[in-house]
Amino acid sequence: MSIVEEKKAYISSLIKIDNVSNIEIQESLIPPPDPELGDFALPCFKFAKLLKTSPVKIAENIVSSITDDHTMFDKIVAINGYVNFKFNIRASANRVLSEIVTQKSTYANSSEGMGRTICIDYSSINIAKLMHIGHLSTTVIGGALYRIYKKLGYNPIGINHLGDWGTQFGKLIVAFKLWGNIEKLTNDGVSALTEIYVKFHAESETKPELLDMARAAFKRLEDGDPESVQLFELFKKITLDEVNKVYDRLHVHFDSYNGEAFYNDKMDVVINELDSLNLTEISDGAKIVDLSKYDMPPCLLVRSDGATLYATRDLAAAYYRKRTYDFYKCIYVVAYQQNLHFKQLFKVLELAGKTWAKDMIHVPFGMVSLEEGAMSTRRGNVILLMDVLSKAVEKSAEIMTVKNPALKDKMEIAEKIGVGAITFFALNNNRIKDIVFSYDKALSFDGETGPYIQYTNVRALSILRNLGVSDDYFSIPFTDDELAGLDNKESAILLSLLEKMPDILTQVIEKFEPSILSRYIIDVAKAFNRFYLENRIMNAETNYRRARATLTYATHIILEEGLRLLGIDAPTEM
RNA sequence: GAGCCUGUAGCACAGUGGAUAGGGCAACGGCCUUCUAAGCCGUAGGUCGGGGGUUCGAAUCCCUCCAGGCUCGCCA
Repeated sequence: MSIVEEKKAYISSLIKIDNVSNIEIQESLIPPPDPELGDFALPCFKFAKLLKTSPVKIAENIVSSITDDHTMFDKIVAINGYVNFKFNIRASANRVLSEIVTQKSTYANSSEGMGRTICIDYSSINIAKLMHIGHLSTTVIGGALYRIYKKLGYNPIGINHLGDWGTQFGKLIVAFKLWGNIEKLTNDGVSALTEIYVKFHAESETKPELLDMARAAFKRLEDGDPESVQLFELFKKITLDEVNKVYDRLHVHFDSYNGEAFYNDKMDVVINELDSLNLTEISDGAKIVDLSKYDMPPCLLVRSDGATLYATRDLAAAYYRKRTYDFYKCIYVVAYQQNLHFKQLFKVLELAGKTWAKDMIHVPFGMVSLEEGAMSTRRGNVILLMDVLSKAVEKSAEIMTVKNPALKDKMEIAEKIGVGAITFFALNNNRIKDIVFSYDKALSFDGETGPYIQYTNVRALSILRNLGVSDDYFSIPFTDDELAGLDNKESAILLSLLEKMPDILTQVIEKFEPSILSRYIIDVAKAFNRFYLENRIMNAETNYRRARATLTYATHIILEEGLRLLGIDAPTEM
């Protein structure tokens, strides 16, 4: 049980309302609009009808009925039908600070996920294409969920479901044989592939026979022709080498790169099973699962020309993942354009009698477009992820030259700040919102941004460095005399935020929404900056110094761990 | 046409039943001889898309209309 949950349970244990359960009271507790009012409030309006008493009177009765000795509370007061509970900061400070300072980065760890495997399908890039800003959301959302699941004791499996199948690879093979060469491919990587791919499309406008050649080439690849397979493997290796550089910079990790090609020989068994369950039928020459009963268009499994489709491979992948990992949940971090696809997919699994269909979850996110419209590789208006990262790093290096010219290892720090700014930019809003990408917004380092959090952490670290104390300096409990150093509004707000970390992580997992964490660490950073401005720490009165330094240390731990979970490095200087 | 999503300050967003709707950017005015000013404080800015309903109480729930986005059988 987290500290916040314990506090709620304690409050509810003090209150007795006829015909109202303790659980109901706990769930009714809300944060008051102003922290000065208290930590928790109980609105009494909903009990009025039941008790045939006015809310104001009920609140007053609750307050007078509480026989607590008030060691835990500063005050319990009834105001306008609310009962406000304000915990004594001296009582909770020792508790929170000691948990954080002793557990350090393992604070808010949990074992709730023990023995539970979570498959997370994210990023899922196409072979022979470079990553652009459209890939940013899925990659960093998936990465954040992966780390948070791990922190909560789950066993996450990161899956990059590669787009490595389809006639486009026939086109690439033909194009490469006509215009490509190994040296250029080795030197230029994926952009050399893009170049010949674009050329193929241009040429095929006037020479339609190229398309027949591409189909034939893809057929040879399917049939396992050694030369074709070798070329394809080369394209794949070049693509992965290049995207892995981006993944390293973003700190995302995959346990499996099994993509479409991997499931090529695993679809027949699925189709046969659906056939034998009488779920399939032939419609216009294609094999479908009719879903009209569920107000959905049919799920297409086999095209009229015998080729399989996206849904077929996803079904095979779902079967394979359940068999291989026996997942507790299988999560797809895929753009909302595919809402219907996943709804159909999960329904087909349910119809096939898979009880685990309910554990399949689509986590959709919004589109990225440019100010001039939708991105299109063919029209050439794409913004490559590598370029965005490079520009961000460049800008943070420039800022450092002005603000902190004496800094050593400038480029190393600039990498952490620049990439962190981009990651935070992608994680800070509710994932369902569309994003119109602009360099101006992505490269903003002021206000609620990644660099702001990093900067706040650097401030805290700087104080701790200047103090020059060892770990046992932060030993707890503090005496009342020392805790008086935290007897101010800024400390109280900061402390109450720090104890919320475990509950925040639970919310992120419940809603598959990393922005809850990013907004939380913004709040922590903001609260620390106020505390820092209003209260001397190093030069505090001697009896105040240790408690304030410990609060600073605890804040640093939360900020650094919060950033790590989001996939953002925390530099020690900037 | 149908289904889903979005609509909150000039801009981009938090807030999904509770007290006076909040932070950021931009604007304006302050704060560096003391712990890193990528910071802090203040001012200004709101018919929470419109209308109706439910409720002691609605940005939040229901209905309806409007605007934008996505999707709707052989792409993924």
